[in-house]
Amino acid sequence: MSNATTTPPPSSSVGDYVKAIWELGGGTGTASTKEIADRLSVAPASVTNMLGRLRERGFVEYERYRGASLTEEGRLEALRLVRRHRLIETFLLEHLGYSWEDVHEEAERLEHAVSDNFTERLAEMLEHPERDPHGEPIPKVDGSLAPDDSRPLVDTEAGERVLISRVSHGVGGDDAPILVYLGERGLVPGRELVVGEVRALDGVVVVEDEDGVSHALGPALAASIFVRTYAESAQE
Amino acid sequence: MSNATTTPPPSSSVGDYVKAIWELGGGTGTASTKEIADRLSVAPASVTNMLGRLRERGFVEYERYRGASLTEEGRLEALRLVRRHRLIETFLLEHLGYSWEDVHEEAERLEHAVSDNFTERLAEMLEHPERDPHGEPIPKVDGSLAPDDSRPLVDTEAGERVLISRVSHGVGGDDAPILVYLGERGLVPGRELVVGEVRALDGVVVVEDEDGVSHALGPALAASIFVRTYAESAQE
DNA sequence: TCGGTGTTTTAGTTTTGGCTAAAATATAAA
DNA sequence: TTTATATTTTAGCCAAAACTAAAACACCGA
Repeated sequence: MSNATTTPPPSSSVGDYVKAIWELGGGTGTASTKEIADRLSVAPASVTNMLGRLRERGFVEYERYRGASLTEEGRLEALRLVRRHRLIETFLLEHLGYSWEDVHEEAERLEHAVSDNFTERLAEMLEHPERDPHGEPIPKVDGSLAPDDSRPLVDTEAGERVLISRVSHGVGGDDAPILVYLGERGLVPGRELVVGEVRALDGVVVVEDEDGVSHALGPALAASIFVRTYAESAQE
Repeated sequence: MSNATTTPPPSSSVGDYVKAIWELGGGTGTASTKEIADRLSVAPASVTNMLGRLRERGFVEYERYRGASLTEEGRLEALRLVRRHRLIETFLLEHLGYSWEDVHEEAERLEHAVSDNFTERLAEMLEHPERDPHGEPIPKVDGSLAPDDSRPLVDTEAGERVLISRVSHGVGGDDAPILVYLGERGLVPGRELVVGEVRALDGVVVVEDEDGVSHALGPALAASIFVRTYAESAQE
């Protein structure tokens, strides 16, 4: 009806797999059976099975023992889901008052239920955001995705002035606590930081925020924060 | 997690059946296999099958050839779905600019995907509406439902001053065109009417709206409009 | 090159919720 | 009361997507 494609709507499972493969880098490279199985909390045998199906449907290129990569069609399908997911997350956080730790799970279910029509109306209501609250770029309708110009905090040097670009929510894994911790301290996308010290020894990074507050971040935290060099650039 | 019940969430099919039975009057009376099959566009044999399952789960009382009725648990499950459905419809119409004809289908899919948490946050955002845009009462969290004090337009008499209470969207059937027609003419819940003529002969009802415009409504239209006697009552 | 370890596939089941065709039952009409 | 029609159930089947257990394969280190 309001579906962009004419073909029957892929089942939610298909979408989960395609998205997982994309997130694992299968858009450009290749994703292994085990990686996919782990990501989806599913037995490896189930993945093998599904990859066969996805190949039939033209979503992946796949030869046994060889790993899977997305076809152009699969890539677009994945990006369609990612667009939905990120728009829904934005809505949940900004309009329904969801907390960071609840948002992902809810969006994961909703992204399979909403129509393209819903998605685009939502985008309009949100005034076509370019990034979600995590700072992740939101794919456009045509499947284009803003290039990622960020690097992990550990790759910065003392004295650098940077902007938090995104906070990874290491999908699949349950690192909601990290998001909560960072959120409570205002270490969220858009925040400006000055790097104080990057200690190779124990992976601790010390930063100072806009309010002059200093934060010592251990390896796990520092790896979750992605920044880009500060410039009067387009953050929209 | 945020589910009110501790039991595993019923699959979307279970919900569809329970809701269908409720809408067919199985909350108080009984719903037949065929009625349910027609409503859900499913083969009668499938219904028989599912009714067995629903009985196991404690949602319905059912004996073969005898029709099905909801248990208290089933009734609450149905009302939970109905609450979701009507809140979602309200959101789609008021906030996403959906049209009357699109709203039902989208809500039908979404109501199975959203959590109780989502539902209640949405209710809050909508300021806890008591009725949806069709004028249907929205069940409260505890499963209570405002009594229906309305009657079909055909049961009125000439000269009566009435308020449109709700516009039935005869579920399952595709009478979206009726909703569109009425919507375009402002014949929506909350509108005040004066009954001009109720012609038993051909089922036509003539009414005059607040702007003095007269409408001649055939049987199908007149049966879709439910009204209540006008009084300075609580329409919230 | 040969093992061994870990990954992947195959084979065979399970569950859920559909389907059709045929048999059984109920209901209404004669 | 008997018969015709409509409804409901039974029986057997299918597809999707998951599972386990066992076999096949890949790759790394010696």
